[in-house]
Amino acid sequence: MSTQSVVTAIRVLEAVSDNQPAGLSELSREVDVPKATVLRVLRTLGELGWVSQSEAQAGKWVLTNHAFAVASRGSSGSVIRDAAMGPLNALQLDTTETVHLAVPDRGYMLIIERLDTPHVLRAFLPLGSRLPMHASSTGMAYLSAADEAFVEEYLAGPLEALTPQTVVDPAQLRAMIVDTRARGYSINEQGLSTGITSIGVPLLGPGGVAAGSISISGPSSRIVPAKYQEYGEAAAGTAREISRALGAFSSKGY
Amino acid sequence: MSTQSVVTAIRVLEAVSDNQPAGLSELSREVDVPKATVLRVLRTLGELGWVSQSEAQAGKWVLTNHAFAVASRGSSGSVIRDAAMGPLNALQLDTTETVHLAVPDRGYMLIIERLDTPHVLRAFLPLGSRLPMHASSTGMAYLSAADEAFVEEYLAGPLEALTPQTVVDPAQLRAMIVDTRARGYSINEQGLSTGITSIGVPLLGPGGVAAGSISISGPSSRIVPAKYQEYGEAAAGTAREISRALGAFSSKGY
DNA sequence: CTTCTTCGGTTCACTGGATGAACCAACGGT
DNA sequence: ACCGTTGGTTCATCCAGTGAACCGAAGAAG
Repeated sequence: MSTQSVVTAIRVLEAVSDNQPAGLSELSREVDVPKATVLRVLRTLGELGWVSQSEAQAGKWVLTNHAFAVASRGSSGSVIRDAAMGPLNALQLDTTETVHLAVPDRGYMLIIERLDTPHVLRAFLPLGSRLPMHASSTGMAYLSAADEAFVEEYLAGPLEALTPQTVVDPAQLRAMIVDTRARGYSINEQGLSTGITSIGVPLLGPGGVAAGSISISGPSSRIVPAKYQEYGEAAAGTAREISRALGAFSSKGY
Repeated sequence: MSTQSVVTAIRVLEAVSDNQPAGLSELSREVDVPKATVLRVLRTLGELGWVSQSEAQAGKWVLTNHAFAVASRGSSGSVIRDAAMGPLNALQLDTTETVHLAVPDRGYMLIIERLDTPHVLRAFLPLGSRLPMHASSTGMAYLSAADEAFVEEYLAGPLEALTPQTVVDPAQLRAMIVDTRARGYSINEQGLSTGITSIGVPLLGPGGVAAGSISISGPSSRIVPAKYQEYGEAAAGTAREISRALGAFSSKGY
């Protein structure tokens, strides 16, 4: 609409992020903007320290760590992260499975922290991954604590199926949310990725509003139904601890 | 120089990141650009999902998690982070002190990961902090593994003293780098922050080039000289493990 | 209550910065 | 030698970005 050069710049930045060592023509195609413009933007972003030419392959562009610095300094995730790391670490050691910390990002759950299991067979989600809410345990956990309006708006949008097991029916999802509330934790059986099961619990921030969620994930062969309750309760305890640190239960909400 | 609207946009973005809930006038002053322009940029960045109005305080702008998503997906830090988390976790448990993972960012060390000590008295550096290389153990460790040209260039620049104990004399720093190489780990006694001592070790990437560093930090009352060797060797072992995972020692460098 | 200042946000005429088609030279495959 | 690709450059056109001046509202000071 307006400031379209800024739009181009940001889109180029995101394109670089998504295609890592990205070539000029490649980016030009991706963003659908002439090479000349893309190159000029890249140079500008370069001067600002956000991108640079790859040392390994000349002509290829990569994100610098500076982008990470700016982003991590700002995002609301950092305060959650600080409150969560300790308890999360303990949870990982208790369960010996991979645990994730996720916060909402435009209808998706963004993985901002991950502690791995020592097992060789493990769930693997790179940091920065964005998961559809209806297809992840973190997402369903978040929805179970979010306000009704948000949930309805989300369910009204298009719901993609990532695996044959992904639930995309709004009515069914609503029922699952109710179950999650009653149970205290959400369960996702291969709805995100075949062979992976995970258990999620919401985190509450000041005033008790949903702020994010945590999850325990692993191969469906290890995370079997018989363990759901144990893991669910462990995660719920951890979440309560984190939420308290975030000020969810303080008297005035301040 | 060119694409100055992009420059403004990025500067506004960084200003928002630094001043967190930032007001319009405040940002306008900070970036030295008329309010109208700043507002237009903020709206554009808003449409792109990078910033949004704070819910708590109307009119105040904050970074969204989306920025974090883009940045963390891209930066070279992520591959290091993945390789480092496991060993780092073990190091934290062994030493019971706070451990940091840092990567270079324009002459500074950028803290991209932190695992806290359970102790109440602890070193505290928020994620995303940028530390001068000469004033931090991570920085000196990195310099000890960086190539000579980089070191000289860094030492030629202005070196700020953060505490009375900060070493800013290039000759002395050069000597400390040599010591670090011989010893295998760097030592920073209150050079970054009064009362904090830390031990650093460099990480090597493919081809054996310096890629980042790790450190053990804590109050100078706990991290006493008698512990230097123990901690230094523990950290060096961890670093070797991480460097190996990064492919530092693989035959061909590929 | 009246001032005075600051806030977030809006308006609009002007112009210089952004645009993109057309252009290189270089590389790799056939 | 041919072809298609790459990263990168040039430059005339024109519209998007700029910024001074403006507005109403909210505090603070008197």
